Amino acid sequence: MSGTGEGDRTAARILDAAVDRFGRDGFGVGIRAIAADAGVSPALVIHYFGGKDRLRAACDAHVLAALAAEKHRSATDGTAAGLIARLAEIEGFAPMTAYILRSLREGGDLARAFMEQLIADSTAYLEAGVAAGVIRPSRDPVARSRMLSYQAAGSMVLWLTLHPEYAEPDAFARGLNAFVTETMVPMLEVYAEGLYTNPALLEEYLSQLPDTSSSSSSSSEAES
Amino acid sequence: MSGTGEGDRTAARILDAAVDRFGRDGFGVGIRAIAADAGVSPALVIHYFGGKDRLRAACDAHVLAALAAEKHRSATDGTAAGLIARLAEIEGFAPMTAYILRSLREGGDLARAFMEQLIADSTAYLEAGVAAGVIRPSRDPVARSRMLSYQAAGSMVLWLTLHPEYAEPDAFARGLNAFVTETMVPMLEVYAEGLYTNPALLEEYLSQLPDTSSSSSSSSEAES
DNA sequence: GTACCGATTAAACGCTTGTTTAATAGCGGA
DNA sequence: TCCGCTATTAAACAAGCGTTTAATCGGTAC
Repeated sequence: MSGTGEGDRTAARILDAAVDRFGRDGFGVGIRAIAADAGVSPALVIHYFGGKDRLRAACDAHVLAALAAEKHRSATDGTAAGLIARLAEIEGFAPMTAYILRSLREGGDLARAFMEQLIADSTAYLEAGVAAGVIRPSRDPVARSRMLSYQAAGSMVLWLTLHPEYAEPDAFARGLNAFVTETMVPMLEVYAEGLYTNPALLEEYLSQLPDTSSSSSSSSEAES
Repeated sequence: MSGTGEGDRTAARILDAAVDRFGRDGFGVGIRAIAADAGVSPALVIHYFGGKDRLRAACDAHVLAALAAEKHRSATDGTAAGLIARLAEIEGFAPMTAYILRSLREGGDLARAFMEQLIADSTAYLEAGVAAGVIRPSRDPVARSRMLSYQAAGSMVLWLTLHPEYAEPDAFARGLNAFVTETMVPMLEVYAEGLYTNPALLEEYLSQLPDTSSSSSSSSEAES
């Protein structure tokens, strides 16, 4: 019968090595390096996964599945840095976290899927905050959570890109901690008190737009 | 005498081709592609610049010099998207803009220099806004402008990474326009009205920090 | 005239890349 | 015992990489 043979464990080891290497060195890394990490020959990598492109696709699927499984374990707090930091602290999740961050830098399907999920979580989190009375309601809640998600994830990725001393997956926890320490106070300040003294600036901008009634979430839905 | 010979114009053509190719395809692109774009042989590229690494360093210096020259022409508005969008619209600056964005994605010295400059501009701009009474004062103005610069640049870079249909330098203007259109309203909303209903959240966080008096800008100055 | 010099290139070198080919070893079933 | 299947690999392949070597032009100075 098709019982789990010896090769399945080897394939899993190759997949783990691929996620780790891709996350550390980017998707330009060679198959030979991945094979060496997994303790197998380069040919075996291709034998199991069919090629480099399909190996990356398998990594995408693997990380995405692990992400979905982790999501069931505990509710997210809706922020990108919070989610990433929590993932990085989970035993054995650091390589996957690095893989996600690498995908956000180089682009690809996993990055888009991750952002969509982050935006969805953030939307639900903010909505709950609005219902609880701690978050201000928005004229366009989805657009706001999109913007906040892009800002949170983008600033974190950019900060880590410019601070390569935190590149190793072991240093992620420290790097994210440093990033949060550096940005938390001004972020809370802006979110708690605003940035402009005159709220009328927003109204002015809105009044000069062509139409403000039916363009609620058209821009975010028209891009898929 | 050492008048500008024929080779200087050729070297400039190679440099322009390198900036364009690096910006379009990333720093992994081959020297042969750059040489073909410039209409010369690969060996001539190395003859003039000494190797791929030094060619990229020359590109960095070239873009940085052009950026400094452009800075003298008109004052910036202090925002990342505003600066990039204005650069992209200048005749012939689109390839350099792409080069900057590519550097922000892959890291390197130019990316760090660009962010430092952006933060400096943003700090001055916000300070002027505070003096004029339209921007709220901050407990740590530099940290706030750092955070806002990272959020603005990071969200833009991430958005463009996930929307590869705007990858060509010709499409930059449209892409940045789409990004601004998508994020401007919720951004103004948060900046004008805040995100939290209760400003005391910030005070609570500040009071639980070890010390809030002398840690003003230590984190941002300790990283150079 | 000829010796030199910068511009330029074709060709090759050594290396790495992703992938293929062919082979070896081990094991379960007929 | 032989067949077939899976796991696995060494070796080769073709292509691409950055770079080097050696050569060819076209001036310009002496």
